[in-house]
Amino acid sequence: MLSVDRLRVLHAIAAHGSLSAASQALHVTNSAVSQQLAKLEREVGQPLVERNGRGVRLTDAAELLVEHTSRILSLVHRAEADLEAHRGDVTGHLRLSATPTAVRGLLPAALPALREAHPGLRVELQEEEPHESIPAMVNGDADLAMVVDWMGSPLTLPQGMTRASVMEDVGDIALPAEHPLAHRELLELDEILDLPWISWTKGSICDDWLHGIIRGRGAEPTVVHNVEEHQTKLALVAAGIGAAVMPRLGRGPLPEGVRVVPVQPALVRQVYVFWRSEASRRPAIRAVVRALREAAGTYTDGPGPG
Amino acid sequence: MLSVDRLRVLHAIAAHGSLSAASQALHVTNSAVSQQLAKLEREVGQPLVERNGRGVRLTDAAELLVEHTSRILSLVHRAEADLEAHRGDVTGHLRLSATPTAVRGLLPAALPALREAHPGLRVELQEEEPHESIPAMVNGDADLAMVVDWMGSPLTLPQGMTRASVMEDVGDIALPAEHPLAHRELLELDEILDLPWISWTKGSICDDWLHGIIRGRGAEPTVVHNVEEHQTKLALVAAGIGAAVMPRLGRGPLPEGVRVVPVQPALVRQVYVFWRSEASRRPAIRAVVRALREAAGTYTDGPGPG
DNA sequence: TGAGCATGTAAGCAACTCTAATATCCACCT
DNA sequence: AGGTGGATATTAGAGTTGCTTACATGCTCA
Repeated sequence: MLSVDRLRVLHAIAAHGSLSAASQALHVTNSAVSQQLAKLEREVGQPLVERNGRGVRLTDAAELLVEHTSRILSLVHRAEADLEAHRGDVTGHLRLSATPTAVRGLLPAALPALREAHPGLRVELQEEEPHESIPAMVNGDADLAMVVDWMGSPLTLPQGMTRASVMEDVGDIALPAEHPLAHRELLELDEILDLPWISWTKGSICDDWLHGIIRGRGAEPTVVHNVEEHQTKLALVAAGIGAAVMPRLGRGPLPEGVRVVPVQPALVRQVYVFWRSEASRRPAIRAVVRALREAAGTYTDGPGPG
Repeated sequence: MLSVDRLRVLHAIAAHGSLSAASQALHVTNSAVSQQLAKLEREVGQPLVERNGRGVRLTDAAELLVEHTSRILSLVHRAEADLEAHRGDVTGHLRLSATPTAVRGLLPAALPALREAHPGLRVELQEEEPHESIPAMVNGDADLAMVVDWMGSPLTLPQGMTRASVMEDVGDIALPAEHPLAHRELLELDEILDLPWISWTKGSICDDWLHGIIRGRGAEPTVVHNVEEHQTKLALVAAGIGAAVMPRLGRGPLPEGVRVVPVQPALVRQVYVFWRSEASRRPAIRAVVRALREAAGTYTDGPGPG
């Protein structure tokens, strides 16, 4: 009988494209992967990889096996989830990969509530950008990911993932207090296209999105700075250097000299979580999703833009 | 991640009803099974068996796991079969469980042909009655079984098996040469209901079937002897002690003083093979089935009742 | 209450799988 | 051409796992 452990190694090689990438994903040395692969080849009596330049290429037989292995591993995960669901109580260890603003905005409320309700559950948090969360989920390095989707630039999730919405977040415009628009109740998007912008890190999806919004209105954005931290952005705005988009979620107190004003049409982003579909019945997943939604509820029930 | 090897142990316990039966089926000591089970229980964090008198009873959680494990193991077998099919050549090791008359009638032709056509294939033959073949197939101790079904008393195969017909065999009536009916060309079934019968071993499906046929005509069979070997039956017939049903398949030469006469309606039995459905694509299975059918073809093309 | 059968435990041994170090291979660059 | 970096392959040895043997425990039936 084929060893499922060895099949898992082959599966990782296929998923990551090379022995060394697979060995990293499996947290073993390349030697271990190479040996397991060689043993599997001996067992099935046919070659599974061909050396191809500096790397390897899977043979047809290997592709066949990988396809079956996906189904097998999926069933094993399903069995684990069903078992946990049968047990019913929320315990164990769940690895959460979450985007920074969502961490700041929701987890200070959600984590203590979870700790209170389910003392047996250990949530391990990894703060990551969405483009890091997705491979982490694929590789099995995380069990649940919380990401944001700016309107108009949706993330595409890999197959076999299930998503659930947590909340809608809205971005307002942060302006220097002395700016003529800073004391308006509501701005029109077309009014602010020509402002000098302080954007997110270059190449981040948030930066791309800002460009997309403004170009969609037929203008070219003037980005004067690209920074990562919200507090840095606010400091630059306070210094009168430019305007910035400020999500309400996880915003924190505003420094002197900065005002935020809503804009119309609203700059909406979706905060949502996703997990491997096989894990849908895990009570731990359900509990964390519920806690995040509750935290989102108390958040949006609270003060509006300030 | 759950270990599939351990799940297999649990599956065997469920299939055989006790740790010790499982250990026999898996060809390990009961200690090994006990240890693997204990480890699995630790891994899943819930009890899987409850001591119940001298044996054990599976918990709900265990039943759940066993259900998933069946699917998982089935997929693994499927993967192996597909892999062999992809390779295409007929090699390896196939365990055939076959009913004695079929062995005698078909395998002397089929095995040399297989050996000729596929030198890489090793067929391991186990001569068994159908009621032994079925559990052997379920336990995975055999890969292919050849059995017979007397008309009117069909075997019921376990789920997940695929069957293929090999041939129809016909039973004639063996009579002492001096018997008044012995020189007829054809007998009517109703003419022979009252003969003294030499039947198969008491309780065998063949014996049951003989009773069924005669009772179905409203008579009560007179069984004067129950024997296992065909040659013994023929010797008793030659001694004038009674009549016997003699299948044509694997009949061999008749002793002096015995004549066989066909009967109408014919006493038909189906010879067929079955295998686990996951193995349907195994070239080895296909090759053996083909060889058996060819052997059956040359057989029925040959001399009729003699 | 003891015989018989079944599960559970402990110690030792064999097999397996990993790591570390090293060798080999190949594309790409100069 | 020759060197370099990125990748796979090979070896020996260490650590872990899982099996067996032997014995202990628990339960039912007579």
